[in-house]
Amino acid sequence: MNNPLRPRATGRVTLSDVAQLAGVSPITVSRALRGERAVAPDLVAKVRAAADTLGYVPNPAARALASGQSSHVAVLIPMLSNALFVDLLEALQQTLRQAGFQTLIGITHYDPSEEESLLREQLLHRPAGLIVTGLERHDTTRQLIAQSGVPCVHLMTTEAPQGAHCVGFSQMDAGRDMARHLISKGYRRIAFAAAQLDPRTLQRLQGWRSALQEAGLYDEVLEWLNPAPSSLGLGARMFEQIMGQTPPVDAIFFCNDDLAQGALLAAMRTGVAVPQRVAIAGFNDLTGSDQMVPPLTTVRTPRAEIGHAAAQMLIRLMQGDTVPSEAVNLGYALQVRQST
Amino acid sequence: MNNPLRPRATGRVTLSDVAQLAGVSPITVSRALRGERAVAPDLVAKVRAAADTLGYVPNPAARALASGQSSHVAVLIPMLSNALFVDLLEALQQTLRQAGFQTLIGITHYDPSEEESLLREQLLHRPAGLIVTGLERHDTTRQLIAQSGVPCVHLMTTEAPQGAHCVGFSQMDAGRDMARHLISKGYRRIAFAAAQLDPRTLQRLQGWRSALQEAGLYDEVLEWLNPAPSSLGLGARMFEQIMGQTPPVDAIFFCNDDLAQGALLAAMRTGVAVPQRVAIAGFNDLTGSDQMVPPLTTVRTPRAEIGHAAAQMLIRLMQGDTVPSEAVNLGYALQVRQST
DNA sequence: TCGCCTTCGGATAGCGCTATCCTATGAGAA
DNA sequence: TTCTCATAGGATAGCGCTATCCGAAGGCGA
Repeated sequence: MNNPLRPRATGRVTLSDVAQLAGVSPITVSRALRGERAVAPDLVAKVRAAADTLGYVPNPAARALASGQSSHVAVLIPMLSNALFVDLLEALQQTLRQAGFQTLIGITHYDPSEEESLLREQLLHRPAGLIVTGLERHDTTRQLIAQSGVPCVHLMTTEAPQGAHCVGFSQMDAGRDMARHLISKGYRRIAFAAAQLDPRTLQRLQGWRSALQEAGLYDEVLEWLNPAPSSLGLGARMFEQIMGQTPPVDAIFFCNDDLAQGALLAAMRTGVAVPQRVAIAGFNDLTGSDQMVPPLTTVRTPRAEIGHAAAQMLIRLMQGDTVPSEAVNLGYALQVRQST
Repeated sequence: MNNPLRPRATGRVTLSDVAQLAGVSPITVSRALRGERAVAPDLVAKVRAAADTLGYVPNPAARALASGQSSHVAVLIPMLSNALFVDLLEALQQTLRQAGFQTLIGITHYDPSEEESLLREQLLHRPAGLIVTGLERHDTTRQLIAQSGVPCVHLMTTEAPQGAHCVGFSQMDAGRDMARHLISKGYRRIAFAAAQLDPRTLQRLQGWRSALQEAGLYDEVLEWLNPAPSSLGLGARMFEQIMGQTPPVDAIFFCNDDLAQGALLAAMRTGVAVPQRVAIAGFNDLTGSDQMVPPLTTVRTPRAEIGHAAAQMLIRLMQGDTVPSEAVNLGYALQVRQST
């Protein structure tokens, strides 16, 4: 029995209370507040006023149960210890929150199986939207996303296959441009040093390779790929390894700034002059790269912009708008400092 | 009409499906799976088997609506650009996830008003639990927490008032111990440099003050407090300011490692010998502090342990266990390296 | 003027679960 | 034996919202 005079069991203001005060039916309140179907303007105003008077706030659980969709957006990112993803996440969260969505974060640790299990958990909660990093994942994960019907945006990539929504920049172009910069500075034996070896790293590797090949400088002994997680300490160790190589390299392009920062510190510790003896370049322009001695040449990547753009795109998808599925390319900028 | 033969409207397996297969009533399935009330062991087994056969997964929205409580835990932390909170968050999330809780993150940017508005939003979703950082907040925020009745654990502090649940360590003791270490090394004009000025920073300041006072070395001109956000760049600027002071200081205790790292880099840039000309100490033992030149003396704080312990405590509170509200003190460890 | 179609408010019926009350059963006390 | 009471399964009634169907009202062409 829905006796409208009965005090609410939970003590909270419900739709029915608003409806009663506004003198309309509950469904009209629902429609007026959501703007889901045409409601006469004067009724909308009356409903709004009643809702404000009572301090009505919708119950997300009830909404989710009735509509089969929550106000949650699941975000799957590799890790938070790379400042890159922190910036991305903050931007995402800020934009999504303004649109009334809650962000649920899953950290995959670069592990596709972990990603899939996180995704399964998240899908149980019927998120309204999904944001994932990159395009590379298990086939089963891809199928899960497709079958779920949940709108999905892919971050940090522009190489979109059929119908995927992507926001990012071309990792390959960025890798190639940094390599070209080093070549133009006169360096000839330019090493590429990477850790973590996620797909975006490998795309940068491709770019570096193509630039070196077109300049006739490519040599596979210049590739240093370490699957361990990226860190300052690893950067230092890789720097020492690479410097032990003969013939010596005259520049090192690290695939992430933390490696490059570690290398700069190791250079300082061991008395190697940068960039005279060896040039060092990084990627992402993380905090502190401008403070290093010497300041680090790197690639500034538009993390915050990518986060905002991806969130906005997802919001439109969740509203049911059709969004062209072309990749949104937000570019990057070479940040040349004194280390090269 | 709840015709049990009708295919489920949403295509999902529901409690009733399990109940039908197990030959019991839906409520028995609910109880058997939750263990909420005594159910005969053979029935529990039958229900479990039926649930497994059908691949049943509970609908969180329905559960939340019916029980008035979700499986979400809201976590409010100041920021993610400090690696400290990233470690904390990962530990929290890992432990909570294993217990079946989803983590909702709110970033307060050290702003009590922002914290309150985030909290209000989160409380609408009726989280099962709440984790907040520190104890200092608006009175209205404190009341919101108390009135909500949601179990709450406070991170990174041990100075618990009546009945609050805390996990952390004594910031004041840590500050005092680092100051004592510097004094024991023979430094006499020891500056304290802080940014952000959150309550935990100020507790460290208290500890530093008490150590200097007991050694007769305290002088208020040694306090450098900057409300700007902590960063490497700011550390470098503060270092240069402090080094311009006369009479000169012989040691600087920075309240966070990023400031100290920036100072070490600035020292290197300007040719100031560390620790000969000035000793530098930090706090938190963040990534890279061991890689600096010279390696940074700092305080290792048990972030991951605090995260796990806080999550476990909250889980027990959410299960309705009574947990002694004494603060859990996980200590810290002076990490003496070559910068002091 | 009639019929058809569009517009918009409402009644109804769930979404899938749990809180609550009720009842059958059997153990143990009087 | 009778009564009490603890135990455990079930029936019932929502939790607060939205999807869906219905129908009244009004516009408009023929």
